[in-house]
Amino acid sequence: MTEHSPEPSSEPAAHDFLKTRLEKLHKLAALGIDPWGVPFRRTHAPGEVVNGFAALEGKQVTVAGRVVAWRSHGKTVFCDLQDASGRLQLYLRRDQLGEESFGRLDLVDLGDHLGARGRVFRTRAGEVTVAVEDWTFLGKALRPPPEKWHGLKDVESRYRQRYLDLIANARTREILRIRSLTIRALRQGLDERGFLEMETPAMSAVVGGANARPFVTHHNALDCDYYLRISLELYLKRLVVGGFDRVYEIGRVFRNEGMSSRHNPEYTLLEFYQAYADYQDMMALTEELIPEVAERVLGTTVITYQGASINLDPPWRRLPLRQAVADATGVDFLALDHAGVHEAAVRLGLEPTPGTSRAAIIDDVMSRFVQPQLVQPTFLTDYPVEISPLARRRRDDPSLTYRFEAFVGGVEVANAYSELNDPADQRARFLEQAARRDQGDEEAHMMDEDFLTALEYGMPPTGGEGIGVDRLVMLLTDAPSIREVIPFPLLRPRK
RNA sequence: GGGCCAUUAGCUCAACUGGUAGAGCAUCCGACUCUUAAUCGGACGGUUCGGGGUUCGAGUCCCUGAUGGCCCA
Repeated sequence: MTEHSPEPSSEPAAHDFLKTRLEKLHKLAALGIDPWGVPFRRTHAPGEVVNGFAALEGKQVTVAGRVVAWRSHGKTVFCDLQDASGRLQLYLRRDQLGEESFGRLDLVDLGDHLGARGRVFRTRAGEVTVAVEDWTFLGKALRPPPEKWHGLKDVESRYRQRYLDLIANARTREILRIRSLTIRALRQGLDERGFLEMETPAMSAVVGGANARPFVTHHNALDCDYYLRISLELYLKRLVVGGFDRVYEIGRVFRNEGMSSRHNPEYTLLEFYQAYADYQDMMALTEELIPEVAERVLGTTVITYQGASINLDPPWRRLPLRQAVADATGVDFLALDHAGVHEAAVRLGLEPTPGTSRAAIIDDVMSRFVQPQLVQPTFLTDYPVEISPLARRRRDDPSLTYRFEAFVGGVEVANAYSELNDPADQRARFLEQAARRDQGDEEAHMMDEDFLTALEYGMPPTGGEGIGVDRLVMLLTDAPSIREVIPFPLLRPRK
């Protein structure tokens, strides 16, 4: 057993703390005690004992957890066990445990996992506590946990060694818990509305559905390059063509682009598609679903994000993109031609690179001057067709589309449209994108012949939407950075 | 990709204009039968992120590299 024990692998010449902990490990072996634990059945998690005290007082419980605090008083010891459910105090007395069992406590270190059986009571100070009658090792810690009071603050360590962050910081535990509940609530909301969850390829020879550079990988047996998906859209719409009239997927997408407090190269996207619906229906669904999720996860539809109080209740504000940009800048960009747009953007202090399209510049202006002001939930509608190659054209103005983006707390959380189901128009849009690719725009869409073929078999009018799950979690947890809500955000490898 | 900032003991942080690297927690030894950031006494612990330079002398100044954070593109 012990010869399989992890030796101080990465560390130079075992630190003192490592050495003394290894010595304790060897002492345990000499006593015939397995420091890695025996089959153990707990009756309660630490938090359950604390929360269920009224019913448990005076009763026997068997608990387990990590030792996170140790207060020794000679012939008694108080120690705190912690797991994700909470923290529970143990009270260990020599006269209760006996000489031998109490003596073995010398071999316990902060960070160890212990199991204990005893009676639940409340101390004079009011702390719910288990008076231990018997205890056992469940897993030795060879390294010390982070500092008990200040915790682990170093941002890099928190991300690289998230397990330490989780041990030390309750806030991190709470954020990741809310992330899980959020995904569950989204799934629940869509399931209840008759959507079917589907799984589409994460690797394929052609990717699309977004303006982004994909990651490339290689399949050896087929000797063929594949891309990692950048969205879920084109496959989900194929499923709609196939007759599934309400589908969704919650999945990881990968975008080979810059990183920021709002962008991680891999992130979680929810997309859903509803046949015989349009973007208006998607708006209605969004302003219903998001508050519903908040209610399920947080118990309220009023949240605080970065100091601002935000009411998620419907109806959300609706505003054409054109008007929003004009209000914010005093310039009616949509009335200008390419040169005029460029000139106006420059006057506002932007520096559009020469190849940038008219609509892309306007989108830029929007991100810079409009988006930060969209704190209360807002739908910006009617996006230009050039930056919406998969959206249906407006009948009253073919240069615009039936599309919206939803913003909350200045963060873009959703993007939706009435889906383009005219294969000829779709082909024209792809060709236009292909021309941009030829001009060196690596983020332009790829021609997807099979998707066009699918449309040629007939897709019903469909409303579709994507929601950035990580950004939604940011809002619900008041997290300033996407890295806070991703368990293991991408970092440069440590050499 | 550019600018700014950070990197000191296991963790959290100090160290004035360049002059002997410190504290708290953790660890180890000792005391203590209701403590809870337990307390009290003692001890151990450093490649000051790496490399180069200036200087009698560098954690501190200069150059360079690494990693991270924030802002910008």
